[in-house]
Amino acid sequence: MLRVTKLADYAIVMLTCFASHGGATHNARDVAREARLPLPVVSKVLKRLTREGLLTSHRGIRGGYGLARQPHEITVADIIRALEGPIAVTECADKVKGDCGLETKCPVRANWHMINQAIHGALGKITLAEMARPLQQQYVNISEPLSTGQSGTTSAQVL
Amino acid sequence: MLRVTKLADYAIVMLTCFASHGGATHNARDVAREARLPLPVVSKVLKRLTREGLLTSHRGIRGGYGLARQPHEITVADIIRALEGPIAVTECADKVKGDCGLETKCPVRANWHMINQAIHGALGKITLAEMARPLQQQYVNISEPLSTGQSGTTSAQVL
DNA sequence: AGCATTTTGGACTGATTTGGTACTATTTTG
DNA sequence: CAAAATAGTACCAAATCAGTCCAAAATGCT
Repeated sequence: MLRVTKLADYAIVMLTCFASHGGATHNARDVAREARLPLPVVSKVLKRLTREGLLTSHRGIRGGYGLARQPHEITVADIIRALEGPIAVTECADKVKGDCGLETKCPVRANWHMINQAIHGALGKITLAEMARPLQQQYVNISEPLSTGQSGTTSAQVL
Repeated sequence: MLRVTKLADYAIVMLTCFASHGGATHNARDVAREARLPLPVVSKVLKRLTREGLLTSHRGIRGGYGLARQPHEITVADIIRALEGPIAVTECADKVKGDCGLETKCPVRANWHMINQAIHGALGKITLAEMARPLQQQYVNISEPLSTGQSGTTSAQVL
C-alpha cells in the first residue's frame, strides 16, 4: 500500500515516452500504441495532464500533445499532483486547521507533516529527464541522513 | 493523495500512547478513551498490530496490550506495513516478476523501485520513540541532498 | 467450579475511491 | 464543409476502506 493510483503510474510512463522522443508532439493514438495502454485511458490522462499545465495541446487534424516544459523541469511530484491532487500522506497533513478532535494536543500531527514533506521532497527531486534514461540512480539521497557520509551526490541506496 | 489509510494513522496515534506511558499494558477501552477513537476501531487495530507482532496481548480480566519491542525499535514503516501490507508505491514495485505487459523494456519500473526504496527508507528511519516526543525534528534529512548544507542533523525542512 | 472481563477471529455493511468507457461538443486543417 | 483530433463531462462496475457487530476462547478472581 501507500500506493500511487494507476492513472498516475500511466502518466509517468506516457510522459516518459514524450521525453525520450525529444519533445515532439504525439496524438493520443500514438501514445496509446507506444505505451501499450487502451486509448480511452490514455486520452483521459493526457487531458488531465494538459489541464494541469504539464502538456500543451493542439487540436485539429494535425493536432496532438507536447511537453509544456523541458523534461528536467517536470518532477515526479508534479505528475502525481496533477492526477491525484496535493500529496498528503494523512488527512491532517495538508490541512492548516485540524479538525480531527485531537488538534492542538496531537503530537503525531507535526511529525506526520514532516514525514509528508520528506516524501514530497524526495518525489520533487526526481525529474522526467531522469526517469526517461533508465537506471540513472544518483539522484535520490534519503538514506543515512545523520549517520554516515553526506557527500552530496551518488549516495543513493538502491536495493 | 498518496495516502496512508486511516487505520494506519490511528495505529500510530495509539502506539504513541503506549510509548509515552512507558510501555505499560492497556486494554482496548483505555486506549480508546485516551486516543479519543471509537472502541470497535481501536479494538480492530490492536488486534491487527498484535497479529503482526508489534504488540503482545494478554487475555482475561486483567488483560490488555503492551508493546512487543522498545519504542525505538518500532518504525513507522513497521506500523504501516502491519496494517496495509508491504509498502509499494506502484503495483510493480514490489513484484519480482512483472506482468504488466511492459516488463523487460519498461524503463520506468526500475526507477519506481528506487523511489519506493527511498520512501521506505525514510519511513523506516523514524521510530515510535521519536513520534512520541513532539517536535523532535532532526531525524529526517531528505530535502536538499545535493544543493545546500548537509550538516548532518537539524536540517529537516519542516513546513 | 463458576463468573466477569478481556482478547480473538470473522463476517458484514455502507460509503468512498478508482479504473475504465462512452458520448457530445469544439477546434483545426485541408 | 468534412475529417481528425482534443475537451469536457457523465456514467458504471469493481475494488477498497471504514466501521460495527457477534460468538468463541482465554484468563484471573472469588
